[in-house]
Amino acid sequence: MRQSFLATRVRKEVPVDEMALNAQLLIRAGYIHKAMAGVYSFLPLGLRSLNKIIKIIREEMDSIGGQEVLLNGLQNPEVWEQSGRWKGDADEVWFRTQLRVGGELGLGWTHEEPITDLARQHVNSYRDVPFYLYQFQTKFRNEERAKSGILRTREFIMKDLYSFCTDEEQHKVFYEQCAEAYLRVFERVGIGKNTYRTFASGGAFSEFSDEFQTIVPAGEDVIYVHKGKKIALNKEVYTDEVLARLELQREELEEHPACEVGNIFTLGMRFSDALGLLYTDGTGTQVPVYMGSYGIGPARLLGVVVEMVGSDTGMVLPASIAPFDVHLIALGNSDTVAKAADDVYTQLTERKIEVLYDDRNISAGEKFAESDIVGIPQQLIVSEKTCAEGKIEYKDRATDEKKMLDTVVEGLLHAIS
RNA sequence: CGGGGAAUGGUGUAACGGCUAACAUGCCCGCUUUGGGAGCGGGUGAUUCCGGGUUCGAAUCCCGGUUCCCCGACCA
Repeated sequence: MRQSFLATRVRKEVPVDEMALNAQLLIRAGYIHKAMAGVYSFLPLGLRSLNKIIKIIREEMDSIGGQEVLLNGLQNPEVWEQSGRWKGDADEVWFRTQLRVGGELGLGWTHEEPITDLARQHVNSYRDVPFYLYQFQTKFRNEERAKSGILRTREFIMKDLYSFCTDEEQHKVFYEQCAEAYLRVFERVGIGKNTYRTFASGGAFSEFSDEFQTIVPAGEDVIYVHKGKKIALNKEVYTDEVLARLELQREELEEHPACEVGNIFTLGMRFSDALGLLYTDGTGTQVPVYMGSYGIGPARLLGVVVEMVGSDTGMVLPASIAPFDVHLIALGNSDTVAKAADDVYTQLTERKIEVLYDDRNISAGEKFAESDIVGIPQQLIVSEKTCAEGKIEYKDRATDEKKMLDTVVEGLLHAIS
C-alpha cells in the first residue's frame, strides 16, 4: 500500500491520559482509536496485525480438529437461567438491553450456555462425540475498571473453543493437545520465550485451571516461575499444598508480573447437566457430555507483544504479526528515486510481498522516525545514493543489520525469510 | 466500588477574578530543503467538559453532574 493513500497518520504526540505503553504506541502508529474507556477501534494497520494473529490461532485450532462457527452475540436470558448465570454470581459482568416489544436480552460475554444449548440439536449417541467448536467473536464485559490500554477492555474479540467429549479420559487428551496448540500460538506470535503454562485457580468451574502467562511489567497478575521446567503458578494458588502437588520448591521459583494470554478450563458436566446435553452410551444409558473451554484474546496478544517490543521511540514487531512484510522508503523526491522506488514496489507486490511504500514528499528524518513507530521489522530504502550504485538498501530493524542488495528479488528473499 | 489526580483549537501546554483566551505542534498555501521528526513567510483552527451560582466582570471562585487516567478491590 502506498502510504500517501493510508487513511491514518503517525502522530508525534499521544493523548496525555493514555498511560499504557501498548496503547500509546498503537495510537501513535495509527493502529487503534480509543472510542471510550476500555473500548478501542481497530484501524487499517492494526486490523492487519490483528487478522494475522487471528489467522495463526485459526490454523492451530484447525490443526487439533477445531471446527469454526459463529454464535449469536445477543443472549437469551432463558438459556442462562438454566445454569444460574443470568443473575447470581455472574450478574455484574453483563451488559443488558431491552427488546422494544418487551423482555430483556444480554450481550454475550462468554458462550458456554448458548453453545451447549445448540449442541443438544446435534448430539444423541456416543457416536456423535467428541467434537470441538470455536469462534472469533466480540465479547462484552461490564468490567468495573478498564485498564492498561488494550490489555483489559470492555469489548474485545475472543477466540473461544469448546470441547465436547464422552468422558474425562477423552477430555484430558484433547485438553493437552489444546495446551500444546496454545504454546505454538504464543511461539508464532513472538512471545513464546516469556510465556509459561501456569497453574491457577479454576474460577467458577473447577478447583484449578491452566493459564498461559507472559512475563511483562504491565501484567496485572503475579506468577512464580520455574524456568527449568518451563512452568509457573499463579500467586492465587501459591501455597505449600499446591507446591507439593506440583513437586516444586519455593526457592526454585522466581516472582514476576505477568499478563494472562490464554486460559483453559475443564468444565466437566456443569453445563451439559444444567442444559441437558446428553448422549446415549453403549449400554443405552443417558450421560452428560464432558466439556472444556479454551480462550485467547487476539487483541490482548497484540498488546502484550507491544509491551515487550515497544519503547517511547518505537517498536519492532515480529514479522509474523506486522501489518506489512516490508516498509519501502523512498528518500528525496527526484524522478530517479521515485521511478526506482515505484519499480521496487511493483515487483514486490506482484510477488505477493506485503509492502507499505512511503511515497510521500516529506523529509528523510520524518520517514525514519515514523517507520520506527509503525513497527514493520524490515526496511528497503531507495535514495539518490542507492540509485547511483544501482542497488537497494536493506535494513533488519531488530538487529540493525544493513546491507546493499543488487536486486529486488534479493529484497524479496529477505522479506519472506 | 473505595482512594488519588485531571478536563482549555486535532494534539501537548499557558493564562493574578480584568485587553480580542496565548504558545508549540498539526493542518492549508507559497518558497526553500531532503540519510533521522529541517527553515522562512502567510493562513486555518476553541461554546475553556456540562448545568447552575457568586461578581460590574469567571477558563480562573462556589455547588452539582459527566468523562478520562492512576492505585486498590474485583476479574472465566
